[in-house]
Amino acid sequence: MVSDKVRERVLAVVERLGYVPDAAASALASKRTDLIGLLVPSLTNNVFAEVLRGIYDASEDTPFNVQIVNFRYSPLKEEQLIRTLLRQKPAGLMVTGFDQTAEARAMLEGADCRVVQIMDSGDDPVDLSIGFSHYASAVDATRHLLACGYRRPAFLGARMDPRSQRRLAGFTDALKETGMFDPTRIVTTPQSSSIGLGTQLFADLIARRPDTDAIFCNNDDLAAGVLLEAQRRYFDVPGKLGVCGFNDLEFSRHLNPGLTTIATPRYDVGRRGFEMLRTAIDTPDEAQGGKVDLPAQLVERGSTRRLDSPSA
Amino acid sequence: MVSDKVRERVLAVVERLGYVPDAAASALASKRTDLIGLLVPSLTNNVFAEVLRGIYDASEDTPFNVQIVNFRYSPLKEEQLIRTLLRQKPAGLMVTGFDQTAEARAMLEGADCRVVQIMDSGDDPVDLSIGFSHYASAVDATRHLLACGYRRPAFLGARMDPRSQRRLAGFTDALKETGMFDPTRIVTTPQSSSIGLGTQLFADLIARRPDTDAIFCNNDDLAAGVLLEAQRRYFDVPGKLGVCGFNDLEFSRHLNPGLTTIATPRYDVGRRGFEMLRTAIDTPDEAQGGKVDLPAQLVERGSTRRLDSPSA
DNA sequence: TTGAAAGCGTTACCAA
DNA sequence: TTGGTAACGCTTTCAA
Repeated sequence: MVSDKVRERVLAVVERLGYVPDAAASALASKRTDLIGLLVPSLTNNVFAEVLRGIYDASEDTPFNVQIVNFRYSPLKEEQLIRTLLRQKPAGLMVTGFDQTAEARAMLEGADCRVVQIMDSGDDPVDLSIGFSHYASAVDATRHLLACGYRRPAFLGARMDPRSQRRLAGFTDALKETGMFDPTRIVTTPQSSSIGLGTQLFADLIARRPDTDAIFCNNDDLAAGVLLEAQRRYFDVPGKLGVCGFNDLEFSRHLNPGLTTIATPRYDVGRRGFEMLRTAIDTPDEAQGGKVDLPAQLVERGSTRRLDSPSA
Repeated sequence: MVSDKVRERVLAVVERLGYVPDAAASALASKRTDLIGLLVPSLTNNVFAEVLRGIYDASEDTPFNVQIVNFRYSPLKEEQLIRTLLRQKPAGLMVTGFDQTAEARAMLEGADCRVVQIMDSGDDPVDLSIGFSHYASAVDATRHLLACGYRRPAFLGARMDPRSQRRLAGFTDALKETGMFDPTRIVTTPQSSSIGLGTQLFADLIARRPDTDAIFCNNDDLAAGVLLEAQRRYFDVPGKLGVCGFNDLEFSRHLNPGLTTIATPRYDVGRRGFEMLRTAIDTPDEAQGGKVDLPAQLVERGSTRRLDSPSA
């Protein structure tokens, strides 16, 4: 709304003085920011890399800036980080899962910005949500092992955050249905997941229950450890041991044999999660939330196979 | 500086009203923020996960908040993000490498906050720097292949950002020294690194130069692809083909055979980089920068071996 | 220890 | 179109 000559003159001075507008002053005066806060439990974890990719792709040409904060699977840290983010009056918040502390949940509900919960499926979102069912996916994976003819499946889990717990519940329930549940084949640890941990847990399990004929792993890292250690021990996979992972990370298809796993829609969660949030921010009138459930697909690869005669 | 009774009364009201201090107003009034901006080229890349772990460990009990932004290997995006970060008047900035655009470099030099450049070693840091030499590490890796007796080594590289270019230069120079340089054994692509890409590039290379007897890969992802594909093709690794990676990611030690690679000090870069920055912020009087070069170690595993009789 | 008041650098609004 | 002037919600300083 200024004449060209004035604009030119101003721009010249801006250049000469190296002027940069002050974000704090701008935020204070306008009562708005371009900040989208993103809370993730881990960045070491390959799982979130894809989610981030989706978010970046979606946010590329928007006026928003995504600020990632990592609460390292600590609910208290998460609570504290939500508080810090809220001080900045973000335009929106993306949080991982449904398992915040009561205090954190209250802050999210009271926040005067839109909130989207990602990576899980829950009954009662704070506002928006997009994710997939860890429980149902684990049921699918377990039923697949049974359909292949494996009869003594085990569960390997690390860290056991709430989503991992739901996967274990899915495994357990699917087995109980058929009367094949054996709690002594469940191995979990609070340590954080890694390939190395997978090899260890596998060694422990096999030493203790050598007749185990299938393993559902909490995630692909663990499963890769199992597969690689099985290879070193000349185990016949999938003939004598079926292995199924969770997530479908990039390496999973390249292992020998390829890893059967649950392909979780991480990219879409990130991309569509951001888009939902953006839409909600842009149309504040329609204040109602929205809950999106994405499918997670079982991908059958060489680490499981229909056995001709069940090993039972 | 208030009496207990007043403090109590205030805190009660704070609680009742759900008061949260406004970060923008605070920043504006105090002319300070608790923000440390961290610019990384990728988060998909496992490489930065360790750096982040180091930074988080170092920042845990400090008043600072680390804000990660991802410029996706785009120097222009990096420049733009530096500008956005600077608007926020950060307490400090951590940037990846030495290869910013001239404009970006100028902004960093003009910034009225401390800056640390991480992950590389360069002559002329903006302020602080901590990293390791990609060139020297690649020379080490290449010499190791030669010392093993491999005589026709190839280079596989993806994305080829500036640090990858320096690795290629190290490879090239180490070979030229011994008169063994063969440019037709260099395969690079602008695509981003992945295990799948490693298998592809390996297939291309072997089809074109079947007598190749060693491969130095730009990073462990590519190397893992080579190893896994070599396994499928029943290549004798390390007997007929030596493979060396770069970075020493977690999976590398667990592959069969284990991957010989350069262990880069990523955790330390993150941890010490943050500490250097913090120290510099706290003692503004000593305005001089500091340059730290960390060693990167060759880790010999099963994918290379001293050959009894060189294959030449 | 408390209270009052003057900025901080923008945005938003109104009058010219 | 332009210029002027209140906010915005803190921190800082100074006086009481």
